[in-house]
Amino acid sequence: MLYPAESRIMLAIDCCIFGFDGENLKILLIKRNFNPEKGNWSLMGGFLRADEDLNAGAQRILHELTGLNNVYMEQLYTFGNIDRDPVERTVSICFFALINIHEHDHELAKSQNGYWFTLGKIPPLIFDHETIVAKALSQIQYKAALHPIGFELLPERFSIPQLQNLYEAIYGFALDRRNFRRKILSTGLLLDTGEKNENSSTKKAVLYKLDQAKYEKQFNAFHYFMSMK
Amino acid sequence: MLYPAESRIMLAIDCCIFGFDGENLKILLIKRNFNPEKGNWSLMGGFLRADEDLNAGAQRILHELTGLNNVYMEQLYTFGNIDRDPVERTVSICFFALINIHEHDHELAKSQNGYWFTLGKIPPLIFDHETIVAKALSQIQYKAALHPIGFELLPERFSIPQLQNLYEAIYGFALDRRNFRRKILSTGLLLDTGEKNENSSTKKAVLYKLDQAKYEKQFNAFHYFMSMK
DNA sequence: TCAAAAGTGTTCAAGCTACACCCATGA
DNA sequence: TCATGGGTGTAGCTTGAACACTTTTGA
Repeated sequence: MLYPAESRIMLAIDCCIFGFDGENLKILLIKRNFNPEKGNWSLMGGFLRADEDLNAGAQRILHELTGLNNVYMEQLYTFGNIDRDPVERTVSICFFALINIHEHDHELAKSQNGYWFTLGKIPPLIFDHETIVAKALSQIQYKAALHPIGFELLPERFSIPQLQNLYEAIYGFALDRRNFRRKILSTGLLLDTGEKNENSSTKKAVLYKLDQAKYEKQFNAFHYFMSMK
Repeated sequence: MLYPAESRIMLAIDCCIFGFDGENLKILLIKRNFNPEKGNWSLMGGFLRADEDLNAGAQRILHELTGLNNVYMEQLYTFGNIDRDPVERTVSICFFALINIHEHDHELAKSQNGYWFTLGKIPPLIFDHETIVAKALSQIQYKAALHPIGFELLPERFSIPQLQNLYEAIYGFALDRRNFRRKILSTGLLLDTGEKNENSSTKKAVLYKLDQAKYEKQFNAFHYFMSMK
């Protein structure tokens, strides 16, 4: 038994891949060397295969461009307006990924025509991809305000000023150093590695790493309206 | 030009429809009188039509069961594991809707075999629908903790104790009356109608209504980690 | 020794928690 | 007049916001 045929629709997966270079929040886009819209910029994407789950498809597409596996990735939203793809109706299940920008396979990305763009300096994109990017950014801003996802964009060992730069890049405004530090340390998620950031040419900042156990346990913890017990 | 055929997949839309009867949070399920899984319980759903946007499809499906239009509804998540539907691979774009349980078309719901179940007393559901319901509930708990969505489940005029009952039903534990009232009133979202709840057989509670302008303006306002300017 | 970034403490205001008594209503 | 649920105020504590000076480092 099968369902009636008329409802079968093209299913795409698109990925908003974010990275942080220490100063700006960036997104990885590709210049298409294939049709449709050859020569124009788009998110990395592809069609869902018949034999793969949604997350597997998203990880595959991310891997094809970055060489990375086991990356932080979340389903963002499904876009499906009837005319969003002029070739044929295509519903796109969109994900966003947070990667350590220094760890991905630069050669691979280059071979796929992948380039990093700073948010706010993004070229025109095909289809509704600008809408998707806007939604992804707003989701990251939302989620990072409540949950410790920022660490996914940093190296394993990082300083508190690095983390603060990241937050400032995500939200686009400056934060108070003393309050930021107190807030972050009060979560208890950071472990002092005893090492210092040797790259600095001024005072070297202490490097921390995530307390993985606490991170996983506390990840979803959080409440606000709720604390009115 | 069209895309290659192999990626066309069945696309369903499923709706978690929530209501509140004054005491319990409830969900509207249907006893299927059609195949597959005839005689078993499921969410209300249907296939996406070639000529409708996703939201339109969701509103159509909601309308078919409740007779309602212009209901609060959000895209929840897209479920697409390859074996989630034994008939044929089907990706389901899921929505949740919050309705005023007293306003829907009871006859229509009945004619579609729709019945309300209290959360926690839900029968076994087909496919992965139990997962979907769990995700929807968790999303409502999450969102209601941060944004004023609870009002969507109440009549236009409602008392603060009614609202408190709703919150207690959503989270499953009791709240302090005085603190709850102060918190809710401090949002400035409520307007005193001057009327009282005539249904009560004890002291009649004052009825409020939403300040629509403020509601729309403040809906997305909210921050937590963020308030560390 | 200077410039640049890291690190540290305190004070004030606002908001949250906990908690007990009186009021209105209908039976 | 009693039982039920609605309505109110305060004190203590926690948390967030604002803010300035000292330390480390390499040029």
